[in-house]
Amino acid sequence: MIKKITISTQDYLKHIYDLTEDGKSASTNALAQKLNISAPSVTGMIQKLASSKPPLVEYQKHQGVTLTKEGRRVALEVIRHHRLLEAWLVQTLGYSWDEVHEEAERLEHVISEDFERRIAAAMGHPTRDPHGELIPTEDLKMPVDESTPLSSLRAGQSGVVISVKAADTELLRHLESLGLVPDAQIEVKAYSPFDHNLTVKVGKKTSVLGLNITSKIFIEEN
Amino acid sequence: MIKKITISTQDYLKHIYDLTEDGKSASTNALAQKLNISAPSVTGMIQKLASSKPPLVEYQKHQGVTLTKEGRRVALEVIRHHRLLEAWLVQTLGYSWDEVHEEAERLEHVISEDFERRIAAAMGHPTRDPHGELIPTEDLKMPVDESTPLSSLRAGQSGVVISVKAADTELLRHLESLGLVPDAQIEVKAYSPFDHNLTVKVGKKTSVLGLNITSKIFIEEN
DNA sequence: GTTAAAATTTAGGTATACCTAAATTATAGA
DNA sequence: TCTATAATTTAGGTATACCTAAATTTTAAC
Repeated sequence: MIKKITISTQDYLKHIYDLTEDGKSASTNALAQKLNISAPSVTGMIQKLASSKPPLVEYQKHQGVTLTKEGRRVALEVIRHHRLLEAWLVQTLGYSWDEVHEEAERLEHVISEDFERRIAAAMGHPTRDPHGELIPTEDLKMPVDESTPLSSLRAGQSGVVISVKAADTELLRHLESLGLVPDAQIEVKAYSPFDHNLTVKVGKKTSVLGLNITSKIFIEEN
Repeated sequence: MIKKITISTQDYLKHIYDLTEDGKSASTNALAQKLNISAPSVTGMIQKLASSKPPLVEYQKHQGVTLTKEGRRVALEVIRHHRLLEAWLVQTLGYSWDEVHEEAERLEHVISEDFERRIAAAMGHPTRDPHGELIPTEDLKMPVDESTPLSSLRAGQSGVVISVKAADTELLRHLESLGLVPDAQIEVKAYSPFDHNLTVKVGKKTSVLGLNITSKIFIEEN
């Protein structure tokens, strides 16, 4: 019996994808926090996802979850929807990059494949969303990302901002005001090993950024 | 306790609006058929809608339902979403008028007021959707419609097609092939009182149409 | 290697929105 | 007016996806 993939399921799979990008499994607690749902509820849901046919996640008690092939397929579908929608809200309806997340979050679950194809075509098949994040391809492969977190750079290194992994409106506005947007050229002036602060020059501005920010900005060195 | 308006509730209210446009109350069975839900389920749901705070429908056992002021407000909001979305899918993504219904049906429940405002503005605040149906205004008033069903015209009368009240893909394609789309000029050539067929000339084409079609096409006489 | 704390799961419940079968109420024809 | 049929409601259940409190397992510190 092939089951219907609910909106909840899509949300779980999307967040499990995020949490397992590093190759590790996603813990119940981390998932619960991301989804803003209690840990017991998450346990129950992942048990269901693991025993669905076909199974969408691999799960062993106390060991966290990873996606099965089928689970990953669904996750990438949702992520593709989300990122295409973000791009399209910005390009055609004048949303700013800090406003799109919430809207895309709701729309991603209800658009048809036809709709997906139409907006992708209308935008000329973009490869990145407004935050610079890679859009899974139509055949649901995630392109390889070569960028490294700004937090890994040190004084003297420079590069171009590829992506900003953040959804929070306030943070995104702040980053924009600092010029920290995709394609911005940056140069690291100093590193403080005590608090991991980086002094970064963007255009004419120089800012001192904490790890909470530098770990979310991804760079290609040059 | 002001409750959250669920997608189900929105669907009920929208269909109750449709069924009560004539001033009569909507019967449980008619609603059940429209919503494709069993009659007992509908009874249960309308009891809930009637006892919610504020009440969204007026309901008395065996007497059908009507919308309260608040219920009508919600219904018009959903209908505005639906019709704006249809217009916008046609205008900006190249959907044809027979493809938009299903997509709009899912999107109407999840778009924000911001999204609604943006697409309305992008289209120059249209007053009708691709089927010619009136779009409720931003302050949720339904404009008055002066059109009459084609089925009420008789030989010799002529007019312009204002709207087509149909969602079915097949029927819409058929009507388009006959030229029966909004703004088309038509002329009634003959009426058969036995089967209520109308012989109608549209452009160079002349078609004989049954009541099932003529009752869904709305005309302004000229 | 214990043990306290943290993480996770189990147990037991809730709300929403659907279902079928059975009972009731309304309605319309004889 | 009675009664058969149609419409509607009641009764009793299901699935999904959430919750809190309590129990269990893991982990990390000593």
